Amino acid sequence: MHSGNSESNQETKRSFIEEARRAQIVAATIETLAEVGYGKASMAQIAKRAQISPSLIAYHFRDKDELIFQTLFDIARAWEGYVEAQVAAAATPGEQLRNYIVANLAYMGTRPTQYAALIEIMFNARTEDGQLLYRIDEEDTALTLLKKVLTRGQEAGEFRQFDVHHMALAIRGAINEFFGEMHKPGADLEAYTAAVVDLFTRATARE
Amino acid sequence: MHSGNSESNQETKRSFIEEARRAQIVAATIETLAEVGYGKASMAQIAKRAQISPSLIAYHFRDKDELIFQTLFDIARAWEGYVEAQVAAAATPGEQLRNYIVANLAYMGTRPTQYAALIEIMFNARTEDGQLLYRIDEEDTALTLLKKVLTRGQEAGEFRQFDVHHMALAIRGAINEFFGEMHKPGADLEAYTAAVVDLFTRATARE
Amino acid sequence: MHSGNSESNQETKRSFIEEARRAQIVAATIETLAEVGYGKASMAQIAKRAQISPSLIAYHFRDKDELIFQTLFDIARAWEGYVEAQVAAAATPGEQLRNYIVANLAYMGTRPTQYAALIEIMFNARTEDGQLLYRIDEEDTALTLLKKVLTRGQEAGEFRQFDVHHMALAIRGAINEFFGEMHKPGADLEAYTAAVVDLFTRATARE
Amino acid sequence: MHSGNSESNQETKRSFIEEARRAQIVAATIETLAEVGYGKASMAQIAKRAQISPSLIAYHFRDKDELIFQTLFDIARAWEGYVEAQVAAAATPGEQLRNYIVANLAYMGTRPTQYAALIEIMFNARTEDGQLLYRIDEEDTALTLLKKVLTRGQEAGEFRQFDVHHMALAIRGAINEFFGEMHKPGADLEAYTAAVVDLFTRATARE
DNA sequence: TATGAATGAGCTTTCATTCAT
DNA sequence: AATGAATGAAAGCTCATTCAT
Repeated sequence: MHSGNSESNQETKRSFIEEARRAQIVAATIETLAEVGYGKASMAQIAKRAQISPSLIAYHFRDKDELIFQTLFDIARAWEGYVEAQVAAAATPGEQLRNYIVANLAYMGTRPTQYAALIEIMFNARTEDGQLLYRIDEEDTALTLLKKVLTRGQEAGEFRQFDVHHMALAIRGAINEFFGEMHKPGADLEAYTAAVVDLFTRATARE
Repeated sequence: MHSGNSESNQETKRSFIEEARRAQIVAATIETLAEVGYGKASMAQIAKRAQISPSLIAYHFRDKDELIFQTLFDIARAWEGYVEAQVAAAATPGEQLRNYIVANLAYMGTRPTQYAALIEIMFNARTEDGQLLYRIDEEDTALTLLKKVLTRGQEAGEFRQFDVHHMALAIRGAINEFFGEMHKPGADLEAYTAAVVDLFTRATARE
Repeated sequence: MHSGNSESNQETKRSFIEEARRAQIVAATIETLAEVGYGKASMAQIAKRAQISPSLIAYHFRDKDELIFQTLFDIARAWEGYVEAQVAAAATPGEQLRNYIVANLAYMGTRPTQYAALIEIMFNARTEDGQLLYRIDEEDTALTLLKKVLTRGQEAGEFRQFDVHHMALAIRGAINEFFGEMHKPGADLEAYTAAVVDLFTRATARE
Repeated sequence: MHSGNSESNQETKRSFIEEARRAQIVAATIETLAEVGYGKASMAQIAKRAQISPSLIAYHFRDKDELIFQTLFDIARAWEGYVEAQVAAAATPGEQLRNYIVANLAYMGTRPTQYAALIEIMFNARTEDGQLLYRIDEEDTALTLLKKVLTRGQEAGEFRQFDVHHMALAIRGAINEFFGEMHKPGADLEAYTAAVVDLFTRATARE
């Protein structure tokens, strides 16, 4: 993976048609990743789903790394936008925590394809030095947001004292774990959401 | 992936030297998976790490699928063996839950290479019909064990009433989430372990 | 071997340049088969003779089976076209039989490379279930044509009564047998042609 | 293929057990060739059918070429022995010709596996300089025998004058052609034998 | 802007053969 | 006499990428 951010590094403004093509290709990439997995998501497969020639991808993206990175970036932005809006709609930290969990799981249930593509990239794409993305020492926006909610709750005296970073990780883990479960017969997203909300409400409650 | 279990399907007894080679190759596979990831873990890469010829792998394993499956099998068996022993050493459900969490995170900290290889296989290997392993509708031994502990705790009146399956998933998620974190500077396994134990002790406590 | 007919199965029209390349590759395949035999006629060998990269063959043909089938198809079509024209040029069944034999042997003498390639494919290529091509229960065009000539000769009273299928097989056998002979020093195509024509003229003559 | 004759070139007498093993391996080779064809008749496949280790073949035969040559030699010798005996049993050249045809086709019908193996070797095995076996300028015993019969028939005034070599080739071609036919449903070996005998009786008859 | 043509690197797998036991 | 262990070469095939049009 190249390290640059495709938004900040771009040298020239992109035309409307160029942006449209890029978006189309990113959409096809998401679809392909979810369908066949990272290992078999070849340029040819992506191009087939976008109904374009493989070399058109090469024309719009420097290389496969840039395409993958752009895809990751687009998915993450949309995701975070949704979650942030839901959290912002709540008044108290307790309600914000609830909304955070609900929003994440709802989004997972609504956009399983995007989530699957995200997983594929996170667990496979590597930086040039072989470093996996999920191991990079940079906190994603969504975790930062969650930590803010927890800190605010503690400051407001609504939550007990606990290590905010660790609690945030545990919440995220509980949310993410449901992705594998979701595809199994009998899985119940709403019940799981309720269970997780209840669980962390108890775990964060003032004693 | 072939569906067979390498233990039950084997047609002939394997010689001592054969078993030693297989173990060596599996070890090299784990190392390779952790180092370069599933996509680049080619026979050639594995052979290089084992310091043997690539065709010797073909000699000892029918195909790459068998090698990957054997690797998964070996990792899972060792893992489960350790966790089960730790849980069995505890008396009450509460202590068993604590030991389960502690054992899992301790093992993760002690054998990060094995854990990384496990992740690589789980998130990339697919059955012949393209199904991902972690989505297969079969519960792994470790989750089953955790659910037993939780159920016993409820029956003993030590835990409150909650959906056992969902609570188990959340616990597993909280544990697994630490794997990415672990590699970042400043990560504190013991503190996270304590936090998770505390968290789920509160979440499962009788009201 | 795939079962499909490369003419009828093609999904898209092929460009001029594509057709030219395919023809070039088929020509190189014929050359290679004649020179080194089916077993050693690898993609690399064929590519070397076509002076292109081996992967260009993969670009123009789905797999080796398609290439071999196309080669067989092209050879057979050219062959049959020539023989049919020569037979059609004769008036009586007797002359048609003579022309059939003459045309076949003349073609063999003129295009020994194509004939050799045909032999290599017929005696080596197999369908997916392992069936050899020359054992498949389908009569080739050339044998059907010969049987028509013989039947017409009997109906016209020019030939005696005999089993048409068996007589046709014997004629074909006599023709084909010369291929091995042809390469030996002292072989005389014209004399053999005359001998075979004479032989079967006598064998089919009204008593 | 090495050029030497394994009988004349042998450096040491072979023990009884050695001969038995060689015969067993040759038998397995015939079976394998008939079943899977020359291209897939690997040492491993042959060894599997002989129920021995592949390296035992290497122990008894210098290399694959020697094995193939020995197999060809054994098949040819058995074949020729049978045909010669049948021809010797006839009194007149006419009866000898009939017996030659009958014996060949009968043997083909009785030992289709041996015949298939013979075909596989003849059309695939090559000398070191790439020369195909059936193109080598050496007449096989069976053709020589046939030519003797024909010559004797002409000398005895029983056959008309014709080119003996060419007539012999035509007869052989007619016989060999039936091998492909034989495997098709409805094939009638006896009827074909009668047809060929009749055909060449007429073709060789004094005018 | 878009594509088809072309390539080299790398993949898994098969194979004849060698060697120590 | 017989075998299992091991290897290098070569096979067919996939892929990201480049280039001329």
